[in-house]
Amino acid sequence: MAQLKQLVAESFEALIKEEKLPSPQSETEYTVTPPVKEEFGDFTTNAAMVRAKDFRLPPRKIAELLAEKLQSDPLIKSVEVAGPGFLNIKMLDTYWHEILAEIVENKENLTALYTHTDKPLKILVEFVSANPTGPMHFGHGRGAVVGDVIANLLKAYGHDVTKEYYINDAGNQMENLAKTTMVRYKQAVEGNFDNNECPEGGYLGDYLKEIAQELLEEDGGYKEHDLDWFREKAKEKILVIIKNTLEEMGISFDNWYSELSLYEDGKLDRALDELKESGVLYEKEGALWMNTSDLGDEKDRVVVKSDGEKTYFASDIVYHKEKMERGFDLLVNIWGADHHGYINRLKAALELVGYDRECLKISLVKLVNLKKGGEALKMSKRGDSFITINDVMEEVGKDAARFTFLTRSADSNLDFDLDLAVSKSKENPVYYTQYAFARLNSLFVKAEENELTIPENFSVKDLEPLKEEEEISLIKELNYYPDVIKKAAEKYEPHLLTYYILELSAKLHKFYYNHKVISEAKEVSVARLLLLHAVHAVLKDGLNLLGVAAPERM
RNA sequence: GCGCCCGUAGCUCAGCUGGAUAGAGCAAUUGACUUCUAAUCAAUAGGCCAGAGGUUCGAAUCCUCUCGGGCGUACCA
Repeated sequence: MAQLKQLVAESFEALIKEEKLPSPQSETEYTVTPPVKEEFGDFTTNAAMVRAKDFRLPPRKIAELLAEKLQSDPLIKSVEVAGPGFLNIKMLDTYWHEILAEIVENKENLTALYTHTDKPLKILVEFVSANPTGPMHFGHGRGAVVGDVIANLLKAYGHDVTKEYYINDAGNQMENLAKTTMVRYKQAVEGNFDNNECPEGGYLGDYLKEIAQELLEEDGGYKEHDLDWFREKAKEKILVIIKNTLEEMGISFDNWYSELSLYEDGKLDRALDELKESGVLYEKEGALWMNTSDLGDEKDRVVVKSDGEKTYFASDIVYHKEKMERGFDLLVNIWGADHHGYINRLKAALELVGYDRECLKISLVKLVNLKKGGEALKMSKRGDSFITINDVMEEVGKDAARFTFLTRSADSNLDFDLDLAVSKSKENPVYYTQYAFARLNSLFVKAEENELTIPENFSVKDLEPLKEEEEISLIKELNYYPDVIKKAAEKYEPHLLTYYILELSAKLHKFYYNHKVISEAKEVSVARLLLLHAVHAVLKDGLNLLGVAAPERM
């Protein structure tokens, strides 16, 4: 596309030089893109319309001049003026063969096609960071998958990416967790779990009962323990549960960062003291505040409460400062949309501790309403029953669950009906794509049985037999891949890749239905195999980035 | 009250840095397997893009207002 744009630009210059066009009054930007409908051609440009004012000429007049000029390019088959002044450009098959050849050459390492290396950044992607007070609920699952794929995309695009989970293991909630665990531990002796004995704000889910029982067994009978012991034990065991869940979802982290560790080595106090000295923090009514309201926040925020207790915000300031000190150029946080009110204060804080607020990119993921047969299900850890992500994974499977999250833009609300997801599982789009992949594998095996393989050294000439509509259409689709990765990575929108993968799968299925590979003349078979190997490679690469399995058979 | 996000086919959603007749999947109707995997393909039907103004050659897309839904607005975490 860049190449085409260059060509259009040159045509403009030539026309001006030949005095067929007057000198432009201005330079309006135009686009060269694939057209909305394939029958319009291979590329379309709005140049003539957009630049009508530049030349003070009617769009169609400019379009006709441009068309004539472009016609003479050796790779262009035809140029048509359409509608209000669009130029529809059709390329010769050779153009597409050359593009395919490049993809086939790189099929073992597609990253070469889309990795940009001019300015790789050191990026920290922090996501999930669910409190260690209970198993992850389904809403966390969406953020987890989206964060994971954003990290994959950024890495694929060429950045140096670290994935981190921030463990909120300090503060009041952990106190409640410890107290509840202690009660449950005592109750486990009798096996009678009365919720009324639990503290207010306690965690009533079954998981703590199970954990209490485990602790009792490990102790070999009831023993006295203090609250600290329960806090540590509960956290430890819940983190194991969380890690297992993440593993089941195919998610791993490079780093687990404990909030408590900020407290333990005095980092937090030291940092706060420094900020106080430098005048970033101020005292008022016995509390310590940060002046965030000058920097886009609605009001100033309390960092240390009048009772001396530090707020969650305090550790967040220091945590993010510390992230920057570790040498990252960009911090990407994936948050649930319910935290959006927190964005401005954290960006302000980052600025106040001396960094550019643009170093922090916060990507919001809307919460999920889990339903069963149209009825909403509870997802609060404090309630006595809630659906964990494991429950859902068991029912719908990892690939389907991931794919479901990834076929929606993160900022739209998502109703996830369990009954629907399960009943439709055979028709889930994920199988559509996986089936396309499996079909290719199976075909390659069959081809080999017929002694048909792709040549070690091939040339563009080997691709010449490719001229069917479905073949060229597949090549065009393959050609978009690097752009899709770029766009998805730059916009932090994984669903763009998902939709692309589905589109490519559709084109593959269509080709597969309409054309044979093995029974054709040898040159045709080989050319098609080369094409299909490219499709295979892109599907595999894309599914891999999405963290969805690419099965050899189905 | 104020702030942010969302409102597109019966359902679930794409499309939003303005472009041609608004797309896909599911559900509905119909057709295609003695053929490299029918978990597929093809066709039909389905829409005042929540509503009203505005900007322009051109608006689902940008601006303003209204109405619906979600979320946020703590010396909570």
